[in-house]
Amino acid sequence: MTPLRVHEHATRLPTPEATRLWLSAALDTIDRDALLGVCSDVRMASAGTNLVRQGSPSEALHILLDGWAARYTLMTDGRRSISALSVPGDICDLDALGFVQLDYSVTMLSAGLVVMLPRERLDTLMASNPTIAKALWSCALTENTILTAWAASIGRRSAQERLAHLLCELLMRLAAVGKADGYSYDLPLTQEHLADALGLTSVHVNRSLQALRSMSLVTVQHRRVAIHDWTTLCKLCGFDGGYLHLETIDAMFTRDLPSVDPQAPSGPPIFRARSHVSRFHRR
Amino acid sequence: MTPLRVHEHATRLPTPEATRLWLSAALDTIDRDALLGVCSDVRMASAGTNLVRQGSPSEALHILLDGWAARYTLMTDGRRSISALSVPGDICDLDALGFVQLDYSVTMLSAGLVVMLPRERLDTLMASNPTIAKALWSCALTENTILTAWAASIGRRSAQERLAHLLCELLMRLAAVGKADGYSYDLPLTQEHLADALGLTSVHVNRSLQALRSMSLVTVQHRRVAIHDWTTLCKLCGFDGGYLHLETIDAMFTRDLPSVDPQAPSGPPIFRARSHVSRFHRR
DNA sequence: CGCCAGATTGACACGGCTCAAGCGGTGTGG
DNA sequence: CCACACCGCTTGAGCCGTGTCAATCTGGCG
Repeated sequence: MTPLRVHEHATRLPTPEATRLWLSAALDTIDRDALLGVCSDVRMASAGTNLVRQGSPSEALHILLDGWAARYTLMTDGRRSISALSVPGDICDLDALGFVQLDYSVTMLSAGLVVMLPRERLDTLMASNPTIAKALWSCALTENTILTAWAASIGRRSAQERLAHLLCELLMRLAAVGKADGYSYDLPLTQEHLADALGLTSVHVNRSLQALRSMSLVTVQHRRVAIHDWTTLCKLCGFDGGYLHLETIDAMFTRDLPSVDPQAPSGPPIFRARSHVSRFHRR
Repeated sequence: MTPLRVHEHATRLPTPEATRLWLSAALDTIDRDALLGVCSDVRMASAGTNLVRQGSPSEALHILLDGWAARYTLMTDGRRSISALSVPGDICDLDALGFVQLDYSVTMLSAGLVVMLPRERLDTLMASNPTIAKALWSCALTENTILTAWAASIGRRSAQERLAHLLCELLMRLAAVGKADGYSYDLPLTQEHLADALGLTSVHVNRSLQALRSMSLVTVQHRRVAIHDWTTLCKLCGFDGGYLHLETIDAMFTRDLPSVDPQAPSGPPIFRARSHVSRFHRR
């Protein structure tokens, strides 16, 4: 990683418009400055750099200002599971706020810009600045929520549905930080990365991608995603972006991107029925 | 749910020994009293009661003092995914701290005791009491960590491994709150519940359970789990309880329960090799 | 031009799902 | 106290989605 002086990149630091970190929604200029005040460092990191290493102590949180990162766990026999993808504005390793040793690694998927916030300083800032504390809470809870959706997807959806769901989620998150280009965006993941994120093999990711393409729903090629039929894609996988808690920009989306309302589904679900669908809870 | 006066159950409220909520590790008597001070209610809930309903507004957090609860999401076509199991001491719906509407429901799996903490009051308490704020942070982060492991399990482990892993996790969590009986514990889940938690069908859960039993590793019968060979069970599924962050009682476990050290695996892993094991990240 | 990582394809195996029947407890009403 | 009903557990047979293995293709880069 190339260390840089903070001020050299001051102009590239997050602003509500350019890089909307989950945090920023609630932060005004004063709070934002306070947050920047505790940054120890801004670094340019190239693809493949490890920001955090599973099991090694870590003294600071990393916030992505630009580029992509992946949080992953290696199991003892070498299987890999990617538990989160970070896009600009995301905190890569929130757990570092409470734990010195993390049980995952974080690696850059593309070149990017990273700020580091030393745990200690952030801690004291949170104690004195309730707005920032709240913003961080909202990050933590949203992460939880995303993780929950992630697990549900892996556990209960078919390969195609999982892929579609991930592509939908990423579009919304990227649009929220101004990194989407209409219904298209850059996705610097190999099919193997996608496989590890979705609990599939890369071979099957490839085939599922082709299936989605043959339905004229999405094209994923040359590290770029183009969604051709958002509505159908959302229906196919039962996507509803509510869990992302992008309230502040929801208005924008309900205008631009047709959202699927889970409470009042329009027409019959197009999922194939499965017998292991659990009965609802009585009472 | 039967509403009760708080004081009627004062003696049954959490103490470090009896019911160790994730919180309690760090809390002294004063902080604990402060926390109890903001409780609005203690209720006896019977199995099947919904504490929280997906999509409905919720004004208070629920902490389980006794019994079991499950957090689950229903997908539009009726598939169900259980994203967390709560045991005594756990907060069932942490998200309620930040969001008014949750994207999951919480249901009691057994009869139990539940305390309710109104969001507002807890909010102000956290602002004034940093110890409690920290304790809640540690809850939130640990949840994240558990969710991550959950997803990795579903995505990358076989049915047997998943089951084994869950049973191991539950033993450690229950032991931490004094609800385990050596290597045995009560587990008020049907096989269908287990299936929804593990991303399987109940039929396959049944068969996997039999497989584990035939290896003399665990018996799960009549809502009771008995682990016969902890060491082998841990090795079978690559379980390492570090992610549960039960530091304070780890000492106890390293004495009683042989823990599997992931850094220095003893002997070759007994997993069947799989070709989709991802290459480690270079650099 | 040659190399290499990643994408693609094909043939095949298998884990886990589906469907369906039967079993055993337990609670309830006659 | 029995009969019935219901729920959850068990078992079997067959199928299909996804993994496995391995070869080939492609595009970017030195």
